Amino acid sequence: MSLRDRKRARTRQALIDAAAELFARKGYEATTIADIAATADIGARTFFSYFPSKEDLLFPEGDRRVRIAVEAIAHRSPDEEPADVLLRALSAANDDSADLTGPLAALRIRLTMEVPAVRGRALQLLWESQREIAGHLAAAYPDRLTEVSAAALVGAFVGAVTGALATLMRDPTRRADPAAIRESMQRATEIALRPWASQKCPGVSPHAGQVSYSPSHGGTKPSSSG
Amino acid sequence: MSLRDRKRARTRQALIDAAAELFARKGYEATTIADIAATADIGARTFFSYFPSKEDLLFPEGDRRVRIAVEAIAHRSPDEEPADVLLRALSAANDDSADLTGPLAALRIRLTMEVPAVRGRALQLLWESQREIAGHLAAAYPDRLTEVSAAALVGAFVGAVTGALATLMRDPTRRADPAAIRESMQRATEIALRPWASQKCPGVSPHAGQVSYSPSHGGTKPSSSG
DNA sequence: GTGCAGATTTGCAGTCAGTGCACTAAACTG
DNA sequence: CAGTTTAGTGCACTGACTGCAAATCTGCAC
Repeated sequence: MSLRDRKRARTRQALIDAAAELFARKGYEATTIADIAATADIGARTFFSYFPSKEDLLFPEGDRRVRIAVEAIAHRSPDEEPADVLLRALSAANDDSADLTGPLAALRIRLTMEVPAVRGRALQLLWESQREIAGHLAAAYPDRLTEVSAAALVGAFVGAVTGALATLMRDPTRRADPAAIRESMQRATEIALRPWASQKCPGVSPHAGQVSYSPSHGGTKPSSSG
Repeated sequence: MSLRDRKRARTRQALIDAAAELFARKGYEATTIADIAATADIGARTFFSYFPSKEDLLFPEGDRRVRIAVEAIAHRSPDEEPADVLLRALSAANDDSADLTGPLAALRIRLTMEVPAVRGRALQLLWESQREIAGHLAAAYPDRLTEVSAAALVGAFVGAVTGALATLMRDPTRRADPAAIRESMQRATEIALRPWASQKCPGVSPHAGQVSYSPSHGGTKPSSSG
């Protein structure tokens, strides 16, 4: 790694750290790009040679998980079912905790829930990920999936899991509970893929044998939506 | 309806028409809000008392479909399965063609595919719709669904259908074919909900009895994703 | 019709994200 | 060291969007 590359990586990280600190202290919208650049000690104009927008700063390595999933699809075994491959690919992407650590982790989750602009960017990235994964899955099973049915399959899975997780994250008492998160993902997976998958999701919950989506614990009373 | 309301509705429509014409002629990004306001013959500042942003102009009545779906959930019959209610609700919302007609219809679809800012807004609206519908569905079945499992169910369905439709829309030869659209929706519905639903989607395709998501016609070869 | 209250329209000035351009400075190559 | 490439920066600009305050219009009561 050349000096140039090292410097660049250092500046990039300085921007992320500066932004994390400012977002946490002043809030996302009250923090300007000029603020971030000044804190990281670079010119404001230079910010845009590191990140295309303020939102993208919150999702560095946004394509890392997609790369992992695509790789997992490529390494399928010959007799694996499409849904099983998808399950394995997305589990692998999810187990990669590279973007779940660091000063941005909790901040990203909070801002994604609270700030519309951030949520919009997150949804866009998710959408593009879905598209790419569906394309690779369809290519992997040319005689079993069309592009459309692959997109439906991936959409069902991703939609179920993100819907479940986003709802769970709104519950202050369970949002930080790894067991609750794992169980929700497991249930969402069953809802979306169970009839098609032959193997279980890694980290299976105690309710593995239960097919119904009836609640097994007293969930919080629905408050409709605010 | 008072004079005031009539005037306001007229101005609102004039803005939509002006924007549709300008977007079609000059493109979305090349059209400024000042352009739109000038064409509709109002002050630029006034634009923002009609629409909160340029993107929202493309989605007037964005909550209409949600209202229809929520109403359908409210009018469930006592013995209806949750998935059946969801299916009926979303079919009803989809059959409502109020926002599928007018000068904005085709334009909205094209711009949603082509312009990132528009796609971002569309995804946000979709996300909020999902949330609201899931909340009502969970409230309708307090002892069978938690908020989380309802969100997973809705997410699976919406994710499958939007994934399928978005992919279909990228195929120039089939994007305008109502039969292809209906079939894709039917297949996506089966992938997402089949094990849970007891009744079929209205407007069922000829393949109703077929469970596999294997292609029945030679789909276009996947080109991965650009 | 007169007049008041509330809503609408509008201009103005300002903030902020983001871009194109031209120029300087630094790092790599031989 | 000389030449090439790439990064950093200031400047001027566009365009979305906001707050404010003045002007205008509508609804309604009298």
